[in-house]
Amino acid sequence: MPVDAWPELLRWYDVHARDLPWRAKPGETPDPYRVWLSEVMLQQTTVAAVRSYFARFTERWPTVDALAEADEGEVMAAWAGLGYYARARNLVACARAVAEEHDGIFPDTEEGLRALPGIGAYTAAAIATIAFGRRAVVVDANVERVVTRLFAIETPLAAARPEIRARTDTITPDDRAGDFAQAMMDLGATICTPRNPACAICPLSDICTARRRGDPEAFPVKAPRAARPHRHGDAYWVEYRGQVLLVRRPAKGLLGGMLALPTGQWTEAPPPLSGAPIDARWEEGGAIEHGFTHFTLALTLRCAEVRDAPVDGIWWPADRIAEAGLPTLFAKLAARGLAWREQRWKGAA
DNA sequence: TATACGTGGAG
DNA sequence: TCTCCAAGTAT
Repeated sequence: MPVDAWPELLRWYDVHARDLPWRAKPGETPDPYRVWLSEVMLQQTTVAAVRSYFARFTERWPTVDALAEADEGEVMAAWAGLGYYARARNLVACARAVAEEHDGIFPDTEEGLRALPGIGAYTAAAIATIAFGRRAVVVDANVERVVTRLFAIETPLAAARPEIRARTDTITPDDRAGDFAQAMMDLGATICTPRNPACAICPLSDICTARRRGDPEAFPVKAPRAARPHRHGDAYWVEYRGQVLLVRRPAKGLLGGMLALPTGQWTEAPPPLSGAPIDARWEEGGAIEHGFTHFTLALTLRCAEVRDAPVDGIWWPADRIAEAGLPTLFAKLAARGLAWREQRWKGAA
């Protein structure tokens, strides 16, 4: 067991803390709304990806009450491109719960926070300690990496979590617990990185077991991951008087609650024209590849212009499709649709 | 406990 | 090109 890690770590943090827009500067009081919003955005998402979204959200919805009153579809559209869209739905649900059940004041305990939509063990602990100064054991992927290295924990990750949590508890101080948590995460993000960790400049190198053993990259130990299956399918670009047919995807499941182009089934073998939303003479408008966490997808875009009364759905001006708030997969396809459209104009001229 | 759930950047 | 990975949560 290493000596206490926190004095060295906090000294390092005082000098090297990252300057992040959601972080209160020394002497400032943290805003729980901004802490919460940033923590949700940062779930499985890089700081670089979050920055612009955080700026737009706080500009447009400066308080939890403002967000609680927002139209859910507009929030989903504003989240488009950030991924894991259940977060956006839970964001609205959480804001409304805080506004309506807590008078617009975030609970200041882990237990109270944990009861809100989209707030799990990590986020509850992070908000409780960063926004409210409570001592909490904060364990994210950074902390898992730092702690498994510090103690050379050989157990593979899922099974190691109780031990990681217990070890983190032993090194978490009573004072400045929020700074300690953020310092651990900054350390993991900038020094104790997954590959090529910068042990030479690490404030904890003297007490790090993996460093002493010379194999920090061996931690954390992870189980081998299964191969991602590959799926195929069709998507449809239907135009009617300059407008494109969009659908709202079901609330749950992949890209749940997001606007999208109509699609057919996604299967292991390429299915010809499944799920066309309307009867039309389809022209091929190109294809895209897209990688999800658990499978890759090849979609072929089928394009047509219809002159009859259109089917029910959301008809969006084609030349303003970029403003619809499509998730990245469909934004890629929409770019192909616009190209198809341009090509037709040229052909007609 | 295991799986579903996005995306873009790094090496 | 391709694999890994990022301030996880819900079920």
